[in-house]
Amino acid sequence: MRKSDCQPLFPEVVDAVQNTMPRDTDIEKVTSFFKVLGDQTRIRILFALKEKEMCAGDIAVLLNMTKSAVSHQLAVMRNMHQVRSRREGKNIFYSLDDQHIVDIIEEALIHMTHVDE
Amino acid sequence: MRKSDCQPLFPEVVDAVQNTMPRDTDIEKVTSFFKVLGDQTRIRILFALKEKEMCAGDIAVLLNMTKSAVSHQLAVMRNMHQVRSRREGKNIFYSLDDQHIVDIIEEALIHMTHVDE
DNA sequence: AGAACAATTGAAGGATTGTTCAATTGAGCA
DNA sequence: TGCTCAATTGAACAATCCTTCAATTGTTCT
Repeated sequence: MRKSDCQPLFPEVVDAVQNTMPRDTDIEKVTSFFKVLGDQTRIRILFALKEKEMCAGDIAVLLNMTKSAVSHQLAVMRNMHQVRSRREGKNIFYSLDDQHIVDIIEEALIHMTHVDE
Repeated sequence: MRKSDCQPLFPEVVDAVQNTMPRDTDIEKVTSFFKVLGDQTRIRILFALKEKEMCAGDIAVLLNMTKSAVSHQLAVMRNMHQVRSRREGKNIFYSLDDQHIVDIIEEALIHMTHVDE
């Protein structure tokens, strides 16, 4: 079946909604933002950094993972500006890049525990 | 290299953070919630339903996708209680299950456009 | 009952993703 | 310089995910 050669049932609805849709670039931004949050390892890291700045090795100990796996995910989050890094000698300390992230996660937590099911 | 036989650099930090970490079940809930939001098709659907309730076929027209693809994603979002459905004759109308979702997405949008880069 | 239509469902295929392993970078110190 | 340690990086593999295709369900109408 082709994508959508069929007629809409409510063309006026489709039209009205069409005009309110955000720009593609904004959709992409939001999507990739949430994609980063959709992973247990990364969410755990954010919960940790919400409390204290930490270096990669200690995060690995905390989560019982390899330094490599943690480092890969930290890179992903740094690209998304969710996390920032600061070198101090041999150690690199990570912290939240923006407190706003925590608010979003907290809201989601509230939402989920509220739905409960 | 094994998971984490190496000593933490700051055991007191690891310990302190350890005690603040949410329960595994909560982590899973939040993660799977965000995972659903981390897809362009699903985000587009949410933006659409934020405006008006729509039936699956019209969503397909709006997004220029097959009904099947849209239906699969709607099922995912229904399982996550982000979307609810209501049958009326041959049509099934979808709407947001919880206005809260929109708040979270809007916050993310603000965050992203603020970061900008 | 049978045709037409909206929508769902399951299986399959290709693309994306997260972890592992090995090698490398960068900093401190003997 | 050479050694050690923290951390990053790239390649590879397994697992997960999204769309497509074909078949099916559920409803209305004749």
